[in-house]
Amino acid sequence: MTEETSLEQIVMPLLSWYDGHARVLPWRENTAPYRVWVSEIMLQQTRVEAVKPFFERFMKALPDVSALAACPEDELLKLWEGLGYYNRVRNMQKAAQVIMTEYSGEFPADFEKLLALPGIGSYTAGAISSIAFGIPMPAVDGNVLRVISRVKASYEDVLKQSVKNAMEAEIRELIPKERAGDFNQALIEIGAIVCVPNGKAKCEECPLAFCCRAKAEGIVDELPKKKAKKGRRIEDRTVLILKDGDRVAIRKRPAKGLLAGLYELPNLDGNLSEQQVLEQVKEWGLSPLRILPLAGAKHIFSHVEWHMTGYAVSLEETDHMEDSGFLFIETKETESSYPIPAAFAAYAEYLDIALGEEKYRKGKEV
DNA sequence: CATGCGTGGCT
DNA sequence: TAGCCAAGCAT
Repeated sequence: MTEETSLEQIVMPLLSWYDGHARVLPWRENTAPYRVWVSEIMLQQTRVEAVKPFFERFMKALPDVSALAACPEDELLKLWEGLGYYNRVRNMQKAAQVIMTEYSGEFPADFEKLLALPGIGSYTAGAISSIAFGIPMPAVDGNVLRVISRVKASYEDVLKQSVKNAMEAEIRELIPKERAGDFNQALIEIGAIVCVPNGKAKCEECPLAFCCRAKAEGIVDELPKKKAKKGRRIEDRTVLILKDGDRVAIRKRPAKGLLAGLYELPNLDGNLSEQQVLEQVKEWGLSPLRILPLAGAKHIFSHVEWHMTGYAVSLEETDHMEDSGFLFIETKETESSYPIPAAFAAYAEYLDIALGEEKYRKGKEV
């Protein structure tokens, strides 16, 4: 049986390294709880470079908890459009409303109270607690799991909750009372820029190399161990650009499930033929004039893959088009004001397609 | 504990 | 190209 690595020895080297290597990031300008919170939610499962522009724009539009709590849903989702995992921002607004009503608009400086807010789990509660309030609680994310697994040469599956719980308990005992936030961020930072995955760890510049068992044993690239994910299911869909002059049909998605509350182009289950599409359009009470098949497209979500086929259909203008259940919106307004997920990007390209005008001669008469 | 929930960059 | 993955949380 091999000995347990004492993690005590990583604390001082880690802090010293962080003092000289912490990246300059927009959300590190100051550690106001609201800023820490917004950045931590955005960073969940999302790359730092992707977050930067979203963070700046979000803070400008909604500078405090009060503004977030009161923001109309469509505006809120528009600010998040392109970041993905949209429940993050919906939960964030719910939490903002709780903070307004239960805590007079001030973040509670209390790990358990933070943990109880919608969208805040143990990692985020630890991050806000330590970074914004100096509370010595751990913030164990994927970076930390990787770094510590390597230092300890542990082959335990880091995706298991039990393994994460054990690591949180272990790290909790290490946190220096005076620098809780810096310690947590240093551990994350090491994982983000030195102890990186995919066979590219920069051990030669790592302040923990002196005590890293994975490095000593030459197994850095084997860790952390993660159980293989399940494959994605494939769904065939048919996406439609339904055009009435300069307006295009969109609709709001249901409040729960995939892309909840966002707007979408009309779309149907299966890869349908022109005839099937025309029948469906008529069933919606609309009158198709011309139809044009569009290039196929694929969109990959985390757990499902859409294999799409598309058609542009021009419609005769009638006075009961809204009976179809769709909104008919000017294409310019569609792009500026309605949150439409990236899944539809390949077909949103065709929003301004002209089918009805003679000069284009596009599409088949129906 | 397993699964649902986005997106875009990199290999 | 297809797969992997990046500062998780809710159910």
